[in-house]
Amino acid sequence: MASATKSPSNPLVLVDGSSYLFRAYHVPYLQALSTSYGQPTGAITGVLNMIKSLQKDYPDGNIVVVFDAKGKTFRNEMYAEYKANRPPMPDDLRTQIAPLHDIIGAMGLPLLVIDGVEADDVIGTLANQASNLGMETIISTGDKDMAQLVTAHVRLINTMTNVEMDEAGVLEKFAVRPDQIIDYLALMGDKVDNIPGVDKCGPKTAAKWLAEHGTLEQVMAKASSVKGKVGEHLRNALSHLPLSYELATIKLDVDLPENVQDIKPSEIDYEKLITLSTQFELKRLLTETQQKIKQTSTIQNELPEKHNELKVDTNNYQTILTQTDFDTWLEKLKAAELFAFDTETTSLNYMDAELVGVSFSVAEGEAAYLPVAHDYLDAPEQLNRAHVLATLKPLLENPDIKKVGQHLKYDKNVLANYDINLQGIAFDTMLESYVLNSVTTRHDMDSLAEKYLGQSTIHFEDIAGKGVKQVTFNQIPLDKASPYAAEDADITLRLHKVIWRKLSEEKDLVNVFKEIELPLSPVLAKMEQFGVLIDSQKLAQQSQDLAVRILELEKEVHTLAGEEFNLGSPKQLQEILYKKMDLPVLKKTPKGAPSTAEEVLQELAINYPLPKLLMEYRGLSKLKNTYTDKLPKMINARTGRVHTSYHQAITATGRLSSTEPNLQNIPIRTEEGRRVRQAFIAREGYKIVAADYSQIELRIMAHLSSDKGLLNAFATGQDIHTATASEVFDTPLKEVSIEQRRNAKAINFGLIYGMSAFGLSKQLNISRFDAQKYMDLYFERYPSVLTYMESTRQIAKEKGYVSTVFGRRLYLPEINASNGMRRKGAERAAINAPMQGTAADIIKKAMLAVDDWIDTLPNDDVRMIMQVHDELVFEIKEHKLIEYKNKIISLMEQAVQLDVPLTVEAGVGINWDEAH
DNA sequence: GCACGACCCTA
DNA sequence: GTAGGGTCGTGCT
Repeated sequence: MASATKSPSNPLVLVDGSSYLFRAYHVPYLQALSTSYGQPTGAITGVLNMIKSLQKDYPDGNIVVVFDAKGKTFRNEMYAEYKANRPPMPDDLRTQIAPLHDIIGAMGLPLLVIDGVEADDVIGTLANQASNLGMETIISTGDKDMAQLVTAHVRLINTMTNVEMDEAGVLEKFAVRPDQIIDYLALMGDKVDNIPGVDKCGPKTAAKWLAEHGTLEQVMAKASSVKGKVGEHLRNALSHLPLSYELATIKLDVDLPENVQDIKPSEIDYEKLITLSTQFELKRLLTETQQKIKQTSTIQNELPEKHNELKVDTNNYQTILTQTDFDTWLEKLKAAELFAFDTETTSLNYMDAELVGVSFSVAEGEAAYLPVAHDYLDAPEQLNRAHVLATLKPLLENPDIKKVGQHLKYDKNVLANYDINLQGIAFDTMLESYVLNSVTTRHDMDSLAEKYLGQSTIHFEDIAGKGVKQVTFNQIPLDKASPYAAEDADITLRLHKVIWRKLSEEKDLVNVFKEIELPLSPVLAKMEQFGVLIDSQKLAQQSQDLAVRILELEKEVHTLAGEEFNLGSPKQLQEILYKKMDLPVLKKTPKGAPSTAEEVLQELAINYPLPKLLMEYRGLSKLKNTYTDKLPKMINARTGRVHTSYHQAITATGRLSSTEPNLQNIPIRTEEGRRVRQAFIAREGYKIVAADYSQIELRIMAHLSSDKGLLNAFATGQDIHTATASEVFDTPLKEVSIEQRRNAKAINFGLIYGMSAFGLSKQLNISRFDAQKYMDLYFERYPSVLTYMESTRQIAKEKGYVSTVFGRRLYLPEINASNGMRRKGAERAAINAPMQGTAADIIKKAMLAVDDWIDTLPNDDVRMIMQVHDELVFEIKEHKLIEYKNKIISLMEQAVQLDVPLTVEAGVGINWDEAH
C-alpha cells in the first residue's frame, strides 16, 4: 500500500460513482448540507469533491464516471435473495442522483449508466478492455470487491482515504492475490449483499485456505479433510459456494455502447454548470465555473482578432442626457419587438414615489438610463421630466408596443400618478418566475439574476447605503445610478428570455401566466390606486376607549402580581406566572421556555384570575397597536384613503398577500374586533358590498375527489357540516346536535389542512383514539376523499409537485426529506395546496371577470376595493345597488365551471362590518 | 439598527 | 393540521 503516487501520463480513470455516492451520503458533515429550500446536496458535494480531487491528481487522465442503473440486475435473476436485505434507497439520497448526473454531464465527463448490470460490471469490462490494450487504468472506488480487477495495468485508488492499491497492495491488504479475490469473497460471503459464504469463515480463514490450496475449487475438493467446526461449516456450504462465486464475480464482458478507446470527454457546458450550481446552491462549483469562464474569455480576448470586443462588452450602457440621445433611443424602442422598462423613484411606496428616471433595454447588454430628477449637488443638467414623460406617454400607453419588466404593477402605479396609463405589458419577470416555481426562490430581481443567470447584480444598498444613512435615488450620483438602473433593464430582458424559455415548456403554466397572473396585475393596480375609505374619527375614538380599558387592566394585573412589569414582555410574564406565582407549566415554546400563549392562558384562567385579565389585555392592545392606532396613520393625504399593496408573488399556493396595511387580517371574530371593520366605509352616495364564496375549499375537495356523497351534499344545497355530521355520526339530518356539527366542522377543516388524528384530537380536545375513530368513519362515508388524499401524496412524492385544477404548480422540496417532521409537513402542504391554490385561481378569475364587467359600466358606479382570499369587497353606487350586487354574485359563481356549484353570499352595508 | 422569537390577527 | 403579515420585546452588533 502506498499513498497516491505520481500518475502515469494519461491513465484511464474509472470512477465508481455509486460507491462514492453511498459513502458521501453517510458522512456526517456532508449530511448537513442542503439548499435553502431543503433539497439535500451532501452526496452531490461529496462525489463532486472526489472527482475534483481525481482531476487534480490525474490532470491528463481520462475520467469516466460509472453509476448503477435503477432496477434489478442479472444477479437478481441468478439469485432472488441478492441484496434482499438492503433497505430501499433513502429518498433524500435518491433526489440527489439526477442532479449529480446532470452536473457530471455538464462537466463534460463521460457518464455510464447501464441497465441490468451494476457499476462494478461496467468498470470491470472497461478495465479488462483497457488492460488488454495495455492502457494504464486506475479504478477509483471504495469497494473492496474491485480488488479482483487489479492487474499489472490496473490499480485501485480509494479517493476518500487516498489509499492506492496495486497487485502487491492487494496481497498486503487481503493476504491473497487479486486473482484469488473472487474465491476469497465467495468463502466469506457478504452479509450486506446477502451472499451466503462459509459460516464463521472470515478474512483470516479464507486467506489461510487459499494460501494452502490456491483456489476455491481446490478448497472445496479438500473440504472433507478440514477439521473441527469450521470444516463442518465448509462442508455445509459446498452446495451454494459455486453460486456465491458467481455472484462475487464482476462481469468483464458487458455490452457497452462504446469501446474503451472511443470514450472521450465532451465540451464543458458552462451555462448548464452555472444553472445547476446556482439551482443546487453549490457555491464552490459556481465559483470555480465562473473563474474558468473568466479564464476562457481572457484567452479569447487575447486573440489578435478584436472584432467581437463590442459583443463581449456588457457595460455598453448609456446615460441619456441630451435630446439627441433621447431621440435615438425612442427610435430603438419603437423598432424593438419587445423592450425592457423600469422606473427609478424616491420611494418603495407607490403612492409616495416620485419619478427620478427611467431605463430601457432593447437587446442583451444594450441598455440606457434616462435620469430626469437627480438633484444632488453638482448634478448634471438632465432632460425635463414633464417633457420626457409627455414624449414617452404615447409609447407607454400603446398596447401594441410590447414591454417586459420586473414587477411592473409598481411602475404602472407610479406612472399613474403622472397621468400615464402603462399598457402593452406583455411579460413580467416576477410573475414568470412565480408561476414557474413559486417556492425555490424569492422573486425579486436580485434573487432571480442569481438563480437564473448566475449573476450578481448591483444591489440598491450598494449605491444608496442602508439603514438611516440610506439616500433616495434622486440623491445618487449618475456615475453610480446609471449602471444600476440600466442594469435593471438589461437584466430584466435577459431574465425574461431565460425564464420564458423554461415556462414555455409547460403549457399549463403558460396558461396560468397568460390567463390569470398577467391580466390580474393591472386589476390589482387599479384596486391599490383607488384605495379604501377609512373613518379615522371612529378609529381615534376606539383607540381612546381601548387605552382607558388597557390601563385599568394593567393596574389590576400589577396588583395581582404584586409588582409592576411589562405585560407585553413574554419573558417578564414567564417570571411572574411560573416563578413568582408558581402556576403549572402546561406547554413550552419551541425553544423550551414555558409558553404564555393564548391556549395556555385559557387553561390557566379556569383556576387563576390573572391569566384571564391578561388575555383581555393582549386582545385589546393588539387591537389598538395594530389596527385602531395604525390604520388612520396609513391614510394618504392626497386621496384621503388607505392604499394597500397586494403582493402577487409571495405565497406558495397562489394566494395574494397584502401589506402596508395588511387588509387581509382585519378582525372579525370578536365584537370589539368587528368595530374596526365599522371604520371601513364608502364614499357619499355609495355603499359597501362584501361578497364571499361559501365553503369554497370544501367544494373544491368535492370536485377534486369526485366523491359522490360530498358532490351530492353540495348539489342539493345542504349545510355541509351538518351533512357531514349526519353521515359520520349516523344521525338523521334533522337530529344533528350542535356538538356533532361542531365536530364535523373540525373534521372538514382538518381535511383541508392535511390533518392527522393527532391534530384533530388536539383541536377537539378528545383522545387520539377517538379522533382516529372519527376520521375512519369519515373516510368510510366519503371513500373517494381518502383515495384522493392518498393519490395526492403519491403524486407529490413522484413528481415533487402538486397542481391546482387550472394547472398552477406547487413544488414541495421536502416531500421526500429524511427528516420525518419535515416530510410530514410537506405532505400536509401537498394535501392543502391544490385546494387553497384552486380557490386562489378561482377568485382571481372572478376578479378578472368582474373587472371586465366594471369596464363596461358608463359611470364610476362600481369599484372593487379589496380582496380577502375568498371575499371581494366593493363600493357601489346606491341607485343600482341590488342589481349590481346580483350581477357580481353571478359573475363570481360562474367564474369557473366545476363539478360542484359555487355559491356566493353577498351583503350590503354602510360599512364593512354591516355588509357581512 | 437589525434579526429573531413569541404572539396574534385573517382565510 | 394549511397559507399569510404586523407588533413587540430581546439580544446582538
